[in-house]
Amino acid sequence: MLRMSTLFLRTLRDDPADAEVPSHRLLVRAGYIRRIAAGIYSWLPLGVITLRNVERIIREEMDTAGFQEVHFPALLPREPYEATNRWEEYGPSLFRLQDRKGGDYLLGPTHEEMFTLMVKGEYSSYKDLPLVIYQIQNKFRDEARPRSGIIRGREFVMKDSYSFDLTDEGLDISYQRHRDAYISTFDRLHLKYNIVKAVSGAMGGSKSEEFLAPCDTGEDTYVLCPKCGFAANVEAMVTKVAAADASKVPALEELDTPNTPTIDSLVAVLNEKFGGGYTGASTLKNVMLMADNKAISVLVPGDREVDLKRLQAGLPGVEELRTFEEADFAKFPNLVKGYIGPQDAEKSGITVYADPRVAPGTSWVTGSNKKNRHARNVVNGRDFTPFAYVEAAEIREGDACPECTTAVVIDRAIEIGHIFQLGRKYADALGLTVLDQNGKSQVVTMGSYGIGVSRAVAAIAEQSYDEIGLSWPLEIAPAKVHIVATGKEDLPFDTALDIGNKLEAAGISVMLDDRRDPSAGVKFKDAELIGIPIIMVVGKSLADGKVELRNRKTGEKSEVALAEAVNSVTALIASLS
RNA sequence: CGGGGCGUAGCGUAGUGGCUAGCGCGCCUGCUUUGGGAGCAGGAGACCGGGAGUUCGAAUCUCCCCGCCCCGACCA
Repeated sequence: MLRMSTLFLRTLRDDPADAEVPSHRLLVRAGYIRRIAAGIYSWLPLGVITLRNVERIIREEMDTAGFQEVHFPALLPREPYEATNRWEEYGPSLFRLQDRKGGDYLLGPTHEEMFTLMVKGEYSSYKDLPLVIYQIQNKFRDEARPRSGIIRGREFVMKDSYSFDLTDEGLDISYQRHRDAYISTFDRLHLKYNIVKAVSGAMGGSKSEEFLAPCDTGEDTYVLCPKCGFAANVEAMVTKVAAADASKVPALEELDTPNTPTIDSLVAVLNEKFGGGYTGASTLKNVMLMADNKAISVLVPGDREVDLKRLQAGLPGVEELRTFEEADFAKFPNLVKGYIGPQDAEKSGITVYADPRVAPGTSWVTGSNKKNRHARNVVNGRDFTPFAYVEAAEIREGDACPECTTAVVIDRAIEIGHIFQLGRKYADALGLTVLDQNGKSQVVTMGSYGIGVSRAVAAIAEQSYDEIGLSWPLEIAPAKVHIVATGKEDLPFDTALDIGNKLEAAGISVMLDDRRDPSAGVKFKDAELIGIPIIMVVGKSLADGKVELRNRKTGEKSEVALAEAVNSVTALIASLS
């Protein structure tokens, strides 16, 4: 039983000045966590219990799924990360340090290498596969900008699992098993979430999905279809535009368009010239970019910006992508800034990519590569041909769902889980092979699956607080019942302790506010701030042989006979679970 | 890393050159109080982020450094 008279806890009356998002503000105020440095937090008793509850649920679900727990050190030698090139690739986000002999070490940001090597050390036959192992452990990433309390920290708790299979089909099965396990895990954590298609990014591999918990303070933006449920990371959103019939479009016509280097100015001139009907969407924007120091042009409708993250996701292998600077324009004198068109880009040695919105057969107004000249009726496939199509334009609310064409909504969320098929990248780099049925050596294929454990605590808080404090789901809260004893006599305190003991004997965890000094009001405020789902008040109504039960979330109150206190709590718990 | 804001007691803050750095919360002692962050009285707690400088005098002005928060870039 947690007894507040001795519990190591101090709640704060004022919001901490350095906390803005609700989870951070309330977890600090209610005495769960304290900041140590940017993105680094200590956990006080209430916080530790809550974090352990989340861990326990995750661990139970992983074990139920048949995954086996292992544990690695956080302090790791350089060599394995050298083998996969990540000692370099991870850049400044990696915490590096040296031992007394000058040897290089790191604090693990993620453990693909270690897991791969562990399996390599133990297994060498296809008969041992499939295998799934996991750990719950602290990760270290020197984030450029830690933020939002424990939502994005530099040290955080993560559950990471890895699957090992001989075949791609096996990997699909392992992936699906993990997906199922995550669904039951997040359901038990009482998190609202969407499973969202993601791009695999730098980790390589084919299939990838994120579990996103919607909340206003989330840092991930994703697209959701309200009709068919399609959900995708902005990077993974695809655009479907059918090819147009351009057979009736008149021939390309060059126009005098002085002083129209911007889309807005061009549209104004067009409407003046041709009596209206033109919008930014009628024009074709040629955005010049440097992709690993190679000049490319990307075509998007004039009313849309290029989303560099989306574009980069669609250009595998490209590491540095940036827009043209003055110096770059100087290298391509054929490019007339403000009047660029795709018609003779090839002559300039520029590779042209088009967003799918610039579909074959569509007709556009665009630059004609001459100062103060544009062209209309410029048809894709007739007057220019893109080298390739790539998702480049920004996504907007109202864009068509790729599955059912319904207008999508854009929402914010916290990424609480990520599952993806790694493939053979790490096994290849570290030489993880097994012998197959024919005695032939085969590289193992892997999957990687992560849950942000400490982040999940924040995400749950973000989804369940109100204006007076936290409000945890039953299984997450530091206790199931918070008994508040009030008054100055011994009776309510003795009675409260007695009920507490009975509840604990019945397997129901209890926090007891047995402080004698604070007034009832202080205790009520603290109880509401701390957020245990059931609050029992033992005080005034004791004179009538009753205690009061309150539902923290709904605010409902009821009085029950003292003799029925334990049964009533049991019933209330049953109704809450 | 770019832009913005900030740093005074455990927490929230006042104090733009001049007396012993002020207030609220919290903490300690006593008395009164005890169902919605009680009252009175007394008390402890601050090298004002650090360093250098300007000045008769610096929390306050200048420079450098450090740290924190927010927006953006970044984020397996």
